[in-house]
Amino acid sequence: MCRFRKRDTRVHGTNGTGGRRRGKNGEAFGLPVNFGPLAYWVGFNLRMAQEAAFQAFSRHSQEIGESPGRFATLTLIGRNPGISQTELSLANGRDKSSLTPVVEDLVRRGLVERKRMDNDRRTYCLNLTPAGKKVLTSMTRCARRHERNLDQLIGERDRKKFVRILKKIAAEIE
Amino acid sequence: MCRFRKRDTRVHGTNGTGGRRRGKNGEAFGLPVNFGPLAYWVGFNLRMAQEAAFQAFSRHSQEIGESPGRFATLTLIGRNPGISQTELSLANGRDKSSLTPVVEDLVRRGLVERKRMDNDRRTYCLNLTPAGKKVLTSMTRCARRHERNLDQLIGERDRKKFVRILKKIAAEIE
DNA sequence: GTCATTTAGTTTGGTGTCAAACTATAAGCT
DNA sequence: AGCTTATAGTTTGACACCAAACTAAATGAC
Repeated sequence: MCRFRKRDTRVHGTNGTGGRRRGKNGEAFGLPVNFGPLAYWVGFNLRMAQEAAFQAFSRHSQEIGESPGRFATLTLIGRNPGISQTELSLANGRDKSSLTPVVEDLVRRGLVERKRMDNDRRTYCLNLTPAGKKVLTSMTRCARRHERNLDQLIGERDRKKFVRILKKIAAEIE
Repeated sequence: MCRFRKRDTRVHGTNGTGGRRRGKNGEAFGLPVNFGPLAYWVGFNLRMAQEAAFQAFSRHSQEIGESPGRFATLTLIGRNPGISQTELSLANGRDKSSLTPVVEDLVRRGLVERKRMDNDRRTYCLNLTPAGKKVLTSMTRCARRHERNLDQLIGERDRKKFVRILKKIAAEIE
């Protein structure tokens, strides 16, 4: 049974079955959450940071109505004209099947053009349209603001090393 | 049109419309993918690293048949007996609605017990059952192996700073 | 040439997630 | 007390993702 009551301000309680003290609004009170080993483990903190950065980017890029995932896709197409969907999905770290609806949408909206290769009718060639380039430019501006925020948080000095470690994890974990 | 052909070994080509050279198996060849600004931006690398670590953890924890998400949940309940679902979802960085099916499953499988609070019939109290504690112990062993891998990659020296930066991003990004 | 194998992309099915609407309890106000 | 507002958790609908099965095209072996 949970014996502890809200508003209980006693410091010691007969709390034999694991109740938690709470503030008057029910939020944690007196007992901050104990993260145990999660507090210093890389995996958990990686997830929390990624989630937070993702949310922040979403808020930023909302003004131009593009999701964060689309940004990497457009950038990669812009930087690698004629890239195939498989190459793209690999570079982007997503399964190729996830890319199908994304590319379809980008094509439908006139940001990307998709052609079959001359000599391999299975493969697509992806390229940005002029409209796609324009959208990418404005997204990039937006992303730069976001990155500047992160820079300020991390500090110019540590950033390089930080990114190097991230890359190492992405590349070398087995 | 995509003019470039497979097996084309010319170094210069009349490649006006953005084709890409390919190897005989269609994989990128000669032209490694250009990541543009993504190469050094924090957000993108954060995502790639997180994804890779997640996959690695999944492979590791497969042997005991628990998904990575469940691990943090069980740890947090174990470390905070009587925690409520809202506190838990907050600490775990997930929406409370995502927690409903997870907790249901853990209860159904006898790993977690869930009781209403005495004095607030809305709130649940979560606690590990003995079986839950046992599973958590074996998951923790498994996660420690995973963490040791990451440690080796990052190096004991940089790890502390690395985690500090991750925490900072999670906490302070606006 | 024919057949087996490989490859590029799509389809399908299942999972995990969020956000918004909802239910029930609780707290605050008069 | 009665009414309003806030809170804990669930439900629902949408979406992103993956993995496996699938289709069409290309390659390789014979």
